[in-house]
Amino acid sequence: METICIPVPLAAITIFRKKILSWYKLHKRVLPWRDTGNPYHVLISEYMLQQTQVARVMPFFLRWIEKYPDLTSLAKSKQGDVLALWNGLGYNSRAIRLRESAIKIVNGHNAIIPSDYNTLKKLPGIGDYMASSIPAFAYNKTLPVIDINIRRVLIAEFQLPPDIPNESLKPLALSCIPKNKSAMWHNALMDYGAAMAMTVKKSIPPLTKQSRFTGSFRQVRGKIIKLLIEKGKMSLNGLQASINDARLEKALEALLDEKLVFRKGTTYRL
DNA sequence: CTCCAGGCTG
DNA sequence: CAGCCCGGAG
Repeated sequence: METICIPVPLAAITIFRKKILSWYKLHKRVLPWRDTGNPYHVLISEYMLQQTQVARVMPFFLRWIEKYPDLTSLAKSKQGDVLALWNGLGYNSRAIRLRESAIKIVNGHNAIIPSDYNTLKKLPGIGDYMASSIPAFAYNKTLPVIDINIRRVLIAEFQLPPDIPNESLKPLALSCIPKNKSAMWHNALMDYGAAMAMTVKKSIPPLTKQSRFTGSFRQVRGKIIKLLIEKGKMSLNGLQASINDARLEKALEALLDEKLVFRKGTTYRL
């Protein structure tokens, strides 16, 4: 794995740490999944926070831990109930994958959320970011966590090219982590990054671009899920009457393929 | 229009 | 690699 070597003087890192930590002392966000010492809370929040702002996640998270207070209760849940509770957050596949992960962790890991990158990476819906963030936030493990916030903070602080790959950022990110303070440090970086001026954010765009939502295929999918939650189950005719869109049947087919929706005789349900 | 504690599939 | 997955706020 080839990575660009970034020469950064130790003194610069010391200054950087002080800047971030003193800022954090004044502007720390109080979030319900922080400092609870509960890895399950971290797991739930990280799934919910994928491409979704903190403010939007908050009420969903609180509702979630009320209904599914621990991993075991989630592992015993019905998929339809999980989708209904998730509805409104977006990217419904995350809910399916979260539930699948809960089942796998209960059955294969004694209901203990794994603390190492490689084990986590194998779970559905957990990629490079989450395989790092869970060890860091839930177990205070020292490893680089790079989301869009931290990425921008590092690029801005050390004057790096805006399109630098995350892999090239990792050695620097690792060397910045204060000893035994991984969880706090990454929380601080994220709060700092989230608070950065929009002009700075726009000057360091994400590595990938989102496709439009309005008029998109997935907008139709979202409507189908919402209707099935409301009505319990619906026929194709019923769906067509409620959703006047030429792409309805194809959207339904895709949802069936992904097992977000099931066909029961002549009706569809979650 | 763009943003967001990303990840999966082809 | 590109394209796709949801949805509300700025």
